[in-house]
Amino acid sequence: MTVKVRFAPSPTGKLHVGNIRTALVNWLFARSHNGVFVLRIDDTDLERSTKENEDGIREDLTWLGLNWDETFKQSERFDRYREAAEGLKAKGLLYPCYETAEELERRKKIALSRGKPPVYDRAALSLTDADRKKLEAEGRTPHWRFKLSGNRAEWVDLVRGQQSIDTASVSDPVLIREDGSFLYTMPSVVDDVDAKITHVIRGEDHVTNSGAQIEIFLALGAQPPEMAHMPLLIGADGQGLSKRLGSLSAEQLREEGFEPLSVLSLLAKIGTSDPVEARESLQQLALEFSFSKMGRAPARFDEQELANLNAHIVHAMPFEKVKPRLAKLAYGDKATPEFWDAIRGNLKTVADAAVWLTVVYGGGLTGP
RNA sequence: GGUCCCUUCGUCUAUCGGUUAGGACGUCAGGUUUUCAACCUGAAAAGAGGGGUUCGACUCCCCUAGGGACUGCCA
Repeated sequence: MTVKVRFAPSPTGKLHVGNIRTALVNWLFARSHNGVFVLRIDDTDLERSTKENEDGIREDLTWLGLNWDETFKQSERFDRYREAAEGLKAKGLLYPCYETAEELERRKKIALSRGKPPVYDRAALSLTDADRKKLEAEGRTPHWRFKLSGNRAEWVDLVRGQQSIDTASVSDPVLIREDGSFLYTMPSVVDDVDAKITHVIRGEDHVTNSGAQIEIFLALGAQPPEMAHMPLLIGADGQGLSKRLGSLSAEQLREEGFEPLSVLSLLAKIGTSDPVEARESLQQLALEFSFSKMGRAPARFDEQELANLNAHIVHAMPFEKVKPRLAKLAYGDKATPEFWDAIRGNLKTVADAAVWLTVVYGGGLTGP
């Protein structure tokens, strides 16, 4: 069976280092198995998704060299999701709930203050037809929850090993909002089934989701794909990445002059048993890729380490390769192989060469 | 509050009960180099804490501490 994976970012923001790592690992896994890499745009949240972000994601992936074989958007497939939802309703696995967000919030706080797990109590399950009619007559429209089995969802995770999620300790996930729009949970499964995705590779923030989604796969009559949940990235200070690294976007890295391969090498190697070293190509990284090398502890992303790798790559770069790029810099057309050899050892990025070019040719040495 | 995961040099890690605890990056010192980078040689540098189990524990078990994640009508 051909390996087929997908990278499914939501265009509600820019691609940041965490996303890039997920995209990269999916890409590496696909390429190392002669598989197919799908780019899926998860834009079920029409409010927050923008065309700019979507274009940005494609642009960033292209800059990094993470080319995709197929691509589609979830917003093009709402009919298909509705169909799947009807199927679940018919099986009694998708049920209407009428609590308001405020009510749910209040109940959660009460449960928490009593030291109880804030799990949805399934009150809506015991509503009669008459109850529902009455609520709807009051002007309430339902949101729909998937009825979890209450059993343990189990799978052998490619990086975490044997996994077991107790679905009784998780709230029945809302699949359809009050306004009728879909949350990502079910569309993602429907897409994975339809696209025949063989491996779902994502961050470990999704493990609990996977428990629920495995049940949705089964409910849809499909075999769940293989799962791989990677440890998340943390900052150089050892704290969670969200705030600090969340701002470290691909766009920003590109503007700061980092080579795609230094970003890629670092993200492919941290948290693995391979030495963190720059690699000359994405193909080489694919050759060396294996889930068995991946650890289970959070991986530390250090910008200083990225700078070091980048400097290494720049220092090793032959003139022929940088010549066209130098040409775009101030006085870059005056650069010669000798000049490049003389300065490259001092550079952090290729763009830094502009400073030297300006000093040498731009009048820095031609004073009175 | 609950659930799950994690904890070896500064960093990423190896070790699947017995090792001088190994490697890589970084750091430092020499060498080479007109200089810098690169390269070569060398050095410093680690098992979170406490209990067990065992002839023997970094490795297995428990507790504590610390870190990460989830617990959304976000993805």
